[in-house]
This record gives sequence, structure tokens and C-alpha cells, in this order.
Amino acid sequence: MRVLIASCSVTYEGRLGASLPRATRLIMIKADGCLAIHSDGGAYKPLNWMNAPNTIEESRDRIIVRNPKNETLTIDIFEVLTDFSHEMGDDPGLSKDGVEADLQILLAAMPESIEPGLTLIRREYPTAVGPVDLLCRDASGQTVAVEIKRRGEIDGVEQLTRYLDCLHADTALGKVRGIFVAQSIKPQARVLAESRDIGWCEVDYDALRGKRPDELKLF
Amino acid sequence: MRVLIASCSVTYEGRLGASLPRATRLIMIKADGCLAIHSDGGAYKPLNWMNAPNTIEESRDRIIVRNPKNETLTIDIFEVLTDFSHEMGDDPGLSKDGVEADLQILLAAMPESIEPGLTLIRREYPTAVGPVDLLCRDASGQTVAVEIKRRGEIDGVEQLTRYLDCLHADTALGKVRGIFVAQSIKPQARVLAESRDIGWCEVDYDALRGKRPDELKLF
DNA sequence: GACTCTATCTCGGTA
DNA sequence: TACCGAGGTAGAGTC
Repeated sequence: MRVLIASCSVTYEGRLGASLPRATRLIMIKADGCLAIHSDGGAYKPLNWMNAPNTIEESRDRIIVRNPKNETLTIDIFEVLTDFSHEMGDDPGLSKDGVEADLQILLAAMPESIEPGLTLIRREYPTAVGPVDLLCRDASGQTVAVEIKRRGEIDGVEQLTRYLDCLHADTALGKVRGIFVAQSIKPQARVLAESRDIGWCEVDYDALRGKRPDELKLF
Repeated sequence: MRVLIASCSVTYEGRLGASLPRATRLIMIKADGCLAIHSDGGAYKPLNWMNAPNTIEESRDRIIVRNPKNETLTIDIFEVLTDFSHEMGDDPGLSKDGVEADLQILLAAMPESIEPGLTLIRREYPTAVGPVDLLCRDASGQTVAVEIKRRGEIDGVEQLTRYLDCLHADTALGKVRGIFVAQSIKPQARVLAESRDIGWCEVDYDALRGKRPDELKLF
């Protein structure tokens, strides 16, 4: 990793055009050859960047980065304030808990938490427009399509609607209804779901994780 | 801007949980108090971060960042390899060309490029569910709603569908059809559009920018 | 403050 | 390789 703090101006030509007037910025050049330019605010987004793979061509007052997609980033350097490098080695990587996949695994193990009497037919049930998160059967024997999101917004309802349209064409399943499940569901998404006769249900990830699947069987 | 290169491990508890085992990483602390942790690969995304506003509590071997939403980032420091700060001042900011708004302006000036005979009624035509990018009239006099995206994906089709549902309720416009316009349209989006009798059209931004509006009037 | 939509979205998975 | 979906999406603009 090389870190350069310099007064510079930048232009990018690629998927769009972008330019930065002269100012002091931090330029990070990483081991894989990628490059990012940061200002002194906003943690996340670099002002400009170029992902690997690319080629970096450097002279005293200019750095030109090109990638195979014919995008170009040009940095004109006016003054270098700091320039140092450090070996860092590979990063062992980030592990996460609580993403949508974790929620889906928990709910597949205990569909009762969505609705009493609900049992799993299968996870990731395939349709022509993509896989349904959970295909279930309710207490009365009706087929139920469940769409799971961490955040319940309108596009999740749209997605479930597309699946239902597709499942209705599959006469083997009989009449199918839908339930939209998320940790929290926005009012607009609730209204849309209700207007389409889709059920919705908020679940608590931490509470689910605390429950043992065999506890549920006691009910 | 302060830059710290250190051997550290990190945990985040907030919207989800995330943890990083011990390794050498770069820690950026910016003037607004936000913080980002980068490994030596991948230009864009920090491994972990915390946006402003937040409070940073630092001791010799630990940095704890908390924000008002009760999210916490904890960095355990084992060894500091570099630690320096630099005043950078405000950044004058990035200017861009070729974003969706630019495409909309060009197409509003030359709706003929979408379909021969198409004329503009108005841009950003308001509906209850948001503004329609372009409301037009076709050669036969029928009203046409145009949704413009840089990248044509399925949610653009959903968006246009919502507008059309709303416009159909407005009897003053007569029967309304839709056209989905983008620089490139994904297969899934094409299929969905066609299944809903929505037209689609790919346009070339650079070619449009090259054309003069008065050239179009000659046709 | 909440909601909406764009993004050089990035990143990972998969066919 | 291209397509597809999730993201601690972030960030900007609007109401």
C-alpha cells in the first residue's frame, strides 16, 4: 500500500466524465494496482477511483491509470506533501452475521415464526423469474410463497408479486398466496402488499437466533 | 486527515455484526470525524467504517467509535506502524457529465431519437407516485410515458409500470403507453417490459451528445 | 426528519 | 463472461 498526499487535479473518462479541480487529497495505491482518491470528509466513497485490473503510468507530475474497459483516470500532481509505502500482506477478510442469507436459514428452520402451522416445502424454489425464498404450506394445506428481506421495502413486494404471477401459472401447486417477511416493513410496502392480498410479517432476528428449533416443536 | 497504519482487529455491531481478525490495515480518520478501515486491495469499499456524526474514544491500544444510532465500531490496536496527520482543507468537489439527468435533457431535446414522430409534452410530468421523466405524444397522437435510465434494469420497468397505472386513471390523457429508454437494457428487463406491453429502446449517449437538436428537425 | 432515487454504485454468486 | 441480487449500500435531493 502506497499513500500519497498531494495537491492535485483529476479527470476521469469512462462510464461518464468527471473532474476534480486542484486541491489537497489523499491518493491510495494498493497492492492489486487499484487506486482511490479521498478528500478529508465522507468515510466511504472515494472522490475518484479505478479498480484493478489496470495499468498505472507515472511521471513526476502526472499519474495515468487505464483499465481494459478503456476507462482513464488522470491525476495531475502539483505538489507532493507525503509519499510513503508499507507492506501489509493479505487480509484474512471480513465475516458477517445477520445478512439476508442468515435470516433465510433461520426462518427455513422455523417457518412457524412466520405464521402458526406453516411448514416448509423447500427453500429457493425455482421459477422462471427467479427463486422463491421459501415455498411453504399453511395449516389449511394451501401453498404459500414467502419472500424474505432484511429491510422491507416496496421492491420486495414487487419481487414477490412477480413470483406469485409465475406460480399461479403452475396449476400443480393450486392456489398460492404470498407473505412478505422482513425485520421491519415500511408503511408504503405494507400498503402495497395489502392492496395485492399479500400478507406481511415482521420478525426479530436476534429473537429468532436465540430460539432453538426444537423449542418450536413443543407448540 | 489522520492516517494510521496498524496491526489491528475490528468488530462492528449495528445494523448487523461484522468482525475482522488481526492483520495490518490502514485506518483513515477524516476531518468530519468519520473513520474508514482499508486493506491492501479493492479501491472502493472500506472493510469497515463509521460515518459522521460519531464520537471517537481512543486509548493506547483501542479505538471505539459510536454513533447516535447506537452502532459501535471497536478497533483493537496491537502495533502502530505509521501515524501521521495532515491538514487538507475543504474539497471544491466533483463535477460530472453523462449522468441520468444529462441523458434526460438530451432526450427531451430530441425525442425523435427514441421513436420517429415522438414529440415532447413535458419533462418531469407529475403523478401521485412521482414524476414521469418525459411525457410525449406519438405520431398517431397517443400519449406516451418515457422512463429514462442510464442502466436498464428491472426496477426501471417497475417504476414505469407504477406511473402508467397512475396515468391510466387520468382520463384526460386518453390511452397511455410506455417506453423504457436506457443506454443498455438487461434481458430480464426487456422480457418484463414486453410482457407488460411496454416498449423499450437503447440509446447511445455519446451519439446523442454529438447530434445537434436542429439536425433532427430536418427529418 | 423521513422518504425517494441515483450510482463510474461495489461485490459476490452463478450459469 | 455477463447477468442477477444484496448492501451496515452511501449520498443527494425533495418534502
